[in-house]
Amino acid sequence: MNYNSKAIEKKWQNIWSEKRCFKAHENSDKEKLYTLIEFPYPSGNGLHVGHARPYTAMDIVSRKKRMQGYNVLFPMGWDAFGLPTENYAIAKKIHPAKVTEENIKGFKAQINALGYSFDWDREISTTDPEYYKWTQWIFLQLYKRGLAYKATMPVNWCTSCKCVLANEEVVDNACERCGSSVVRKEKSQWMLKITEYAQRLIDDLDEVDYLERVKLQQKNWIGRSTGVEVDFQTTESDIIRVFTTRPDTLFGSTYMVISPEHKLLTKWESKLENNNEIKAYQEKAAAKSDFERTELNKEKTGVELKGIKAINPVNGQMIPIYISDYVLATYGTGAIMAVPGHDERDWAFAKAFGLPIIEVVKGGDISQAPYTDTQSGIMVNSGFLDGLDVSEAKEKITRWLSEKGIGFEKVNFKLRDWVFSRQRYWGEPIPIVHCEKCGYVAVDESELPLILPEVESYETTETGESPLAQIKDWVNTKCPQCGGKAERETDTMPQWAGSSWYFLRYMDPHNDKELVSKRAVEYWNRVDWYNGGMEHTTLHLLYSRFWHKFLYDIGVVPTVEPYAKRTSHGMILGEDGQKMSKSRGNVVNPTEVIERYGADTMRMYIMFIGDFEKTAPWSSEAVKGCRRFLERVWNLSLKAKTGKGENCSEINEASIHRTIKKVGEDIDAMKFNTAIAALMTLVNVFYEKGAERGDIKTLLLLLSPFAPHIADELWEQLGFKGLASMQPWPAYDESKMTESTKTIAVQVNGKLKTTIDVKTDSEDNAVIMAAISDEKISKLLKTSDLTKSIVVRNKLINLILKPKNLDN
RNA sequence: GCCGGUGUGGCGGAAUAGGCAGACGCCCGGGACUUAAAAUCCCGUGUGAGGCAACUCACGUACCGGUUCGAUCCCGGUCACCGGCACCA
Repeated sequence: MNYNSKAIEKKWQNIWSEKRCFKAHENSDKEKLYTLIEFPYPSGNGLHVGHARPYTAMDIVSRKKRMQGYNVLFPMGWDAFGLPTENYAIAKKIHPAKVTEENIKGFKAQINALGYSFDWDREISTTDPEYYKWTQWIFLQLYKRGLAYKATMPVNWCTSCKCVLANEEVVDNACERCGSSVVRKEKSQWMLKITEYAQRLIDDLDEVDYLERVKLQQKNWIGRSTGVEVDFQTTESDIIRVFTTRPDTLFGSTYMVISPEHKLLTKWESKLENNNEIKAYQEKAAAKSDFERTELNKEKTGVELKGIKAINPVNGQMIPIYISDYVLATYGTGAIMAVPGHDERDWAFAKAFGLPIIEVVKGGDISQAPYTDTQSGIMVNSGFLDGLDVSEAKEKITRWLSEKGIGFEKVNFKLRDWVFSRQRYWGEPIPIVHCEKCGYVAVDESELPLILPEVESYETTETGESPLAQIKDWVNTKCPQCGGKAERETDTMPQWAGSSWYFLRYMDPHNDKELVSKRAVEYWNRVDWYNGGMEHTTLHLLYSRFWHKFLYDIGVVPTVEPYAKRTSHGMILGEDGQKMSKSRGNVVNPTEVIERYGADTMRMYIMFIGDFEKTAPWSSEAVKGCRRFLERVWNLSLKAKTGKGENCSEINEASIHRTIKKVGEDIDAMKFNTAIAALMTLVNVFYEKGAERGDIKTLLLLLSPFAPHIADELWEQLGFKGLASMQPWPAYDESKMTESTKTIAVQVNGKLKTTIDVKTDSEDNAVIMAAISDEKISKLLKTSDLTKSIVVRNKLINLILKPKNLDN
C-alpha cells in the first residue's frame, strides 16, 4: 500500500472535526494553556506560506501540550475589517461584507487543508456586529474616562488611501500598507491617550517573557527620556520653557530656538521687527512634508526674532531667539536652549549663523566638532559648576534650578497619542454623535452595536470625508442627551481596533451580555504563548497592551499584561532569496504544495527550513526531502505491522529515549528544525538496525505534532487504540539513554589525532592509559615526552607532548 | 548617526557553562534492484596535496590580533549584510 497523502489527510481532518478532538473546555481539571497565533486578515490573495510558518509552529506546540495533558485553547478568527477588501469591493462593485465572507471561506478551506488543531467552535470575525459591539463598547469606556478625545491637529494623510494614519503606520514617510506618500494635513480626529500609559507600557515589560529585541524596540518607540524643564525670561513678560536632558551645559547656552508653530509667535506678532520674514519661514515650514523636513537635516535654516531677547537664567546673559524647523512643535515644549558646544544640531546651526560656541565641558575640541559625551568631562566656564564632572554638575544645577523655582525634573516620551479615526467605510462606526448644544455625546450602550449602514457608494471622497457622511438619514439623528438635532460621527475605527482585544473574546465567544464573562476570563486568565510577526511590535502589540491595561483598570480583566510570552518567526523568502511578491513572480502558494506533496510534507518542510526566528529562503527541491522522509516512515511502519509488541526493542532503546528528550525540549524551545533532524536520525537508525512495532509506536507519537495525518493513519493501521493525536506524550528515562562505551577524541597538543573507545564514565587514569597504548599515540611517544594530559569525561583527552631532548 | 542582530561546505542549516566543526536535509557521484527508466535501498561527498591502497599530511567557521592544553564559542579591533529608530533637545 502506497502513501496516499491526499486521501489520508482528508480522512483525518474529518475525523478530528467530527469528534471535536481539539475543543477547549472551561470545566476541565487539567492545567490550562492558551496558545495564540495572530489571526489573519482574509485577503483575496489567499493563504501565503508566510502564514503557514507561525501557524504550524504553534499547532505543533499546542498538539504536543495537549498530549502532555494540558487543556489547550488554540483558537482562530478573522481580522476582517480593512482597506484591501474595501478597495476590491469598490473595483468589483460588490459589498465589502460579501467580499469578506467569500475570502473567509477560501482562507478557512486552505487553513483546514493544513490540519491545524484549532477549536473552530470559537471562531470570531471582527466584522461581525456581535463582535464589534464590544469593540465599540470599549471605545465608549475610553471616551467616558477621557482617554478618547477629538482634536484638530496635523495628521499623516495617505494620498492613495485618502485616509489618516497613526504614527505607527507611517514607515519611511510612506503608508505602511500601500507605500504611497504621506503628507501632513490639518484635520479633526478622534485620538486615544496611549501616552497616559507610556510609563506602564515600559515598566510592565519586566513582567513578561518577550524576545529581548521586541522589548527593546517597544522601549525605543515609547522613547522615555528624563531631563529638566527650565524657564527662560525674555525681554517681554512671557517666559520660554524648554526641555533639556543636559541641564549641566546651561552655561553654554548662547541662543534659543523655538519651533515655527510655537504659540508665542502669534502673541509677539506686534512686537517683532521682522514679522514678514518670520511669516514667510513659517509658511515654508508648514508646506514642507515631514519627509522634506528630515531629509534636509544637514542644512540648518531659521530666522532670528528681531526685537525680543531671552535671558540665560544662570548668567543673566541676553541671548537671541530663533525659529527653526529643526525644533519640533510636538516634542517637549517646542522650544530649546541651544548649546552649540555640546550638541550636534546646535553646533551646525551656530556654524551656519555665526553664533558663539562656548566650551563648558572639557574633553573634545569644540572648534572641530561638538563634544557630546554624557558620561565623562569636567565643567569649565560654568561659574559654580566649574571643576565638577558632568554627573555631579547635573545634580547640582538641577537642585539649584528647583530651589530658584525656575526648573523642575521632567520625563518626556516620544510616543504620541493614537490617531484613531479613519475616513473609510469598512470599519467599526465610532459610536459618538455631535449635538449642536451638548457637543460630543456618547451613544447609549443599549444602542450597541451601532451597525455599519448599507451605502450605495463606499468610494472615498476627495474632501477627505468618510463615505458614511453621504448617508444623510443615518447621519442625522437625535442627541441622546437633550433629544435635539445631532449628527453621527462618520469616521470609522482603524483596523487595529478589533485586533486589540480579540484574544479575550476567544475565551467566551458567544456571550451576548458581556465582552467576556468573569468566569471565562478568570479561568483562561491571559494568553500564555503568543507568536506573531516582528512587524507588529510597535503596532498591534503596543496597541493591544494599551487596551488590555485599560480593561484591567476598569475591572474587566484580571491581568495587567495580555500575553505572558511572545515569540516571533522569521520571514519566508522566495526561492531567489528575495521577499515574495507577485511582481517578482516568486510567490509560493501553500495550496499547490499541499496538492503536490501533502499537508504533512508542507508542515514538515516549513519547520525544517531553518531556525524559526530567522528568515529563510524557500527551496522547492528541499521539500522533496521531507516527503521522502514521510515515505520512509510509511514503509518502515507497514513492515512492522505484523508484530504484536508495544514496548520498544532493546537494540533501539537508547536512541528512542534520546529522541524523546530531544524532540520534547526542541519543541518547547521552538527549535523545530533540529527536532525534525532528530526524528530523521531515529528513522535512519531504524533502517539500519530494524524496528519493531513498539519502536514505531513511539516514533508515531513523536511525529504526531509535526505530521498528524500520517501519524494517526499509521497508528490505526498498526492497530493501536484511539488516535495518536490524543495519546499521552511519551516519557523518557535518562538512565536508558547512555551506552556502555563512549568514543572519545584523542588530541595531541590540541589537535585531533585519533579516537578511542572507553567505558562510559571511565576514570581519568584509565583514559590516559587507553590513549597512550593506542598504536598511533605510542608511535608518537617514541620521539616525545608526555608532559601533561587533560581529560574531559566521556568526551576527549588532550595529551601535551614535547619532543625528546636527544642530546642527553 | 544611534540601538539590536547576523556572518560556518556547492545550497538550507547543525554544534557554543570553551572540548571530535559541518548533525539533518538538498544537490552531486558510485553501486544494488530492473529488459530499461523512475521510485526504492546501500555507499561516498569541506578544501588542497601525496599514495595502488586501508590511509597520511596541511589548511579550514567574514578579516586581523589576544587569552587558553584546546577558540565557530571568550576578549580587543576591522569589514560586510539584515532589522529598528532617526533633527526626540
